[in-house]
Amino acid sequence: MRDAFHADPADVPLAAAMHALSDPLRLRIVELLARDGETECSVIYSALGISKSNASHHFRILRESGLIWRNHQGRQQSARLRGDEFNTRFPGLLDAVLSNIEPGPAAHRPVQQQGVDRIG
Amino acid sequence: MRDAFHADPADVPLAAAMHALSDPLRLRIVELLARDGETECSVIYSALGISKSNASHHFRILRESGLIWRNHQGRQQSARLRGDEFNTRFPGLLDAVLSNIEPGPAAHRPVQQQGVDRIG
DNA sequence: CCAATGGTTCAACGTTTGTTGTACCTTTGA
DNA sequence: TCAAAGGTACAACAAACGTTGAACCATTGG
Repeated sequence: MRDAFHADPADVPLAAAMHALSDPLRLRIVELLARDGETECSVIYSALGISKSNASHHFRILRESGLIWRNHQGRQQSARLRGDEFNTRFPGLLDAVLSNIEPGPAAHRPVQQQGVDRIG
Repeated sequence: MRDAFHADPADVPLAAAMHALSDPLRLRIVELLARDGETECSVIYSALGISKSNASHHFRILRESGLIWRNHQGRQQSARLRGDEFNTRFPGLLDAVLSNIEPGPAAHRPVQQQGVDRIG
């Protein structure tokens, strides 16, 4: 599998970052990653009940806005929020968004706390 | 002129607010209003070099996301940021966005400071 | 080698978006 | 009363978006 393109958050315009965070599905992905940390992609799209190709599409947008990083071990892939880097580029933005996401249905793991600092 | 629809910020979903703030032109409008306070619409669209109908379109999106308020005195209209109300609905979001807008060309008035508290 | 698994890529689609121009409405000023 | 000014509403269009399904690629396990 070829290495996917990951944008450097430093190169991302604010409007592009806002757009990446303006879709309900992508907000849920970001919320999930913020809560659970690095997560397998299959877990995410089965938790959200969307097709693989649709998930792949949204993952790409999130990668291209510098919001997530994906690495693959074998045929499995996992995603994580690039909290620190995104926060360096847009101070306070991700925290503001995360703390304003209306909580989705039934967390799979106990909710601990919100915020970016925890994510690395 | 009929009264224009203004959304109650309390009714605006996060994704809609993010979308309203994901367009470069709308970001410049918000930036301008945050810097200069209440401003006549004609000033805004001539400052941005866009057509009246296009400006009207973007103003409507900003109204419908609870971001701006428009009032008309005579045949002139002016817009202002609904900073406090938007901030109540989405704490920290507008501040985070404003402090991350890359400064536009040549401010018409001296830049004082950024932030929402000042806007009322 | 073969089949199954986890994701990507592509074409296709319907919808939404941003932009322009024109017609229109309302208020002011002569 | 009439014309001009400030904005809105509408139709039109190209571009982008979200979604789906099918084909494809890479990796693992038998």
